Amino acid sequence: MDPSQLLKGVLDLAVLAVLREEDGYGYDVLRRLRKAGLDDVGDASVYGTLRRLYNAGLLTSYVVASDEGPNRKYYALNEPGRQRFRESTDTWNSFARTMSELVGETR
Amino acid sequence: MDPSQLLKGVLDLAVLAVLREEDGYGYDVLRRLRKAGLDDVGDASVYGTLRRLYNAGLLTSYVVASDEGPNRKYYALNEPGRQRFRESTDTWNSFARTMSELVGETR
DNA sequence: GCACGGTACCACGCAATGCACAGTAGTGGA
DNA sequence: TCCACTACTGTGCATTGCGTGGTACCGTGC
Repeated sequence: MDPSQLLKGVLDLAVLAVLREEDGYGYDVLRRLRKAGLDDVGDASVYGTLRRLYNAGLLTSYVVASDEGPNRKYYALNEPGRQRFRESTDTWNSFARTMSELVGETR
Repeated sequence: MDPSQLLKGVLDLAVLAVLREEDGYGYDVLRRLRKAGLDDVGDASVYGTLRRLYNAGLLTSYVVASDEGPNRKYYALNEPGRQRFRESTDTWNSFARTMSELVGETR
């Protein structure tokens, strides 16, 4: 099974999850996701997802200068974003439970 | 979150899971998946997935006449299919655990 | 000074896949 | 006769993750 397909529709949730605790910029979100275990996430996927969530009105954004490189575009969850996070988490948990039962959970 | 996107790459596993226990034909697999909790699976998705798995050499197929309607095309797991099921299950479990930790498991 | 690697972001186009929709066809009941 | 249910197929679309390449800034080592 190609792990990249598993991310479909879940990367949104993953990004919201890491932003939920602390604002972050693209490159940072990428690192945090990989550290969390999503080793194969592509950078373009993360930037794309951030833009998508921003355009959907779930994130706010502000630019901060850095002395270690180019400017950083920070993203932060707003209220709709937090709500979406809660909803998506519920959807995910329910879906994951269904799938685990289907394949026969052996935990 | 659109639940349909969650199925991406997982429908294969779900179909393998229901066929693992008993051979089935498309319409039947569809009903079994919906009964298992995947309420929104489209019929075309299931037929398409069955064809894809068959073309990938993971399923065998045979036709059986029915007295309640048209002929039924049964599918069955073969050895590669069973192996794929085991691999995909591992991938899924690992992925699901990672995601659950990310969103903060509240079980 | 300059090449190089790490940081940071973006645009373009592709590929996979679930789905809607339409079509074909058999069976049986109102 | 019409309709609902069963059963399968084909076409085309939308979403979305990713590969690739490009821009640009910074510090280090030569």
